[in-house]
Amino acid sequence: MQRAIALVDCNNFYVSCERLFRPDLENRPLVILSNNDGCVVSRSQEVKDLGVPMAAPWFQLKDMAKKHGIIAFSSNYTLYADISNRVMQLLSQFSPLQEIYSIDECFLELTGMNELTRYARHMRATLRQSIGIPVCVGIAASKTLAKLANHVAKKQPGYKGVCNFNELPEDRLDTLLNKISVNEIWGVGRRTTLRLQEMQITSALALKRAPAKRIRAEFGVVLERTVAELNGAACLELDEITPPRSQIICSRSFGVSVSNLFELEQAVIAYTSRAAEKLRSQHAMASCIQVSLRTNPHKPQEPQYQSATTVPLSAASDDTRLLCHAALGGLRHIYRSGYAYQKTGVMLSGIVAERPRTLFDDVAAQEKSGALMATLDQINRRMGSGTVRLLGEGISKDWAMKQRNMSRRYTTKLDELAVANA
DNA sequence: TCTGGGGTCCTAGGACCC
DNA sequence: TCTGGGGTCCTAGGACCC
Repeated sequence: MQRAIALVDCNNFYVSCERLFRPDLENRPLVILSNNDGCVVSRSQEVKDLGVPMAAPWFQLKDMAKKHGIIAFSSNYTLYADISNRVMQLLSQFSPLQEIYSIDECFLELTGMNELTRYARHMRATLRQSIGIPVCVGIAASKTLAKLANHVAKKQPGYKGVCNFNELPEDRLDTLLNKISVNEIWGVGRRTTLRLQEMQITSALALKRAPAKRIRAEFGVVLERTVAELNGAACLELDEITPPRSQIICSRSFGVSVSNLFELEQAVIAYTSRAAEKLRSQHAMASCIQVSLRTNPHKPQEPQYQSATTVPLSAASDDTRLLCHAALGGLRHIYRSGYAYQKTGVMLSGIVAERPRTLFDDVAAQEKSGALMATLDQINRRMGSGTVRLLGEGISKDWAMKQRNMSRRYTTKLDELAVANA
């Protein structure tokens, strides 16, 4: 039986989320910016048509934005995460097996089902009607091909948002693959594209036909698998449950550069608190915490410095206070005065499901810590993130991110609900 | 003025062991 | 003169993804 895997991908996801609550922005050029309003991370079709590339720095686009009336929003991840959950929940009803691959896309196992193209159209229409988010669907015999089918569904209006490679005869599929540049393939990035081009492999079809052994020798097992997948052999299985993270990162650029240790300490405490919260949400403990620090590499005229250090904990823990203590020790170790820092971050690693018991455990203290952290998380979940936090984070937070154009959290905050005017 | 944040996987090389 | 062959574990760095 032929394998059938669908890749469902939301169109311009963040832009579509904003438009749900601002229908007046339909058909208008709209971008969503990264943290600190730095780069463009989501573009409406109108903006793509103007030639604005992904990840373009916003400050370079100001003139163009004025000329064409481009509207910019700061990113509102609370809103996007909530809409994403609704989309994924609805899509899960269309297949016994779903892998949520990212905030805006998922794979669905459809092997053995009939009339897949029609089924996918129905799926698309249901999402549009009940949530309002537009999606495209690609169907094929492997994940890599499903990604390409989705690409075709997005780029070629003739397919009306659904492209099923499995129903195309081999020669028509190859004609399509011949027109797709090799860098559009999942797993082929900038560096690999350049090296493939030197070998005259420039299209998806050329890579499909490349000798697997040679690809293996030149590029390694990952790209060899890609070649097999392009030939319709599914090497990558669907992962239904997301495995617990093996590392948890929280790092952010500052709104303004920071030189003094005191403010860096505030940021490190804030990021460690956030990382510890994520850690507890997956019921895990960390045995190491890494702290990193760097100046702004985009300002080469200023003195540059970057460093990182990993601090092992005496025992794995999920206690914000212990993790902060370790992180601050690391920060003081790598901190040098006289630099304008742009970014700091923490990374939790050595993540284990439960702390191994030792002879020296202070069980009472552990239970107390667990109860305190559980209460903290509960309050912050109910009353909003950051309601209760360590004082060391600081109150004024002069270093915090810039988010000038943030939309409201329409779906998760009572006082930010959409208002209907009679 | 102004350039994201959070992940994964693979590989190479060093240290160490028998 | 001559200097093994594997295996494991760890880390750093590269490449890629969204």
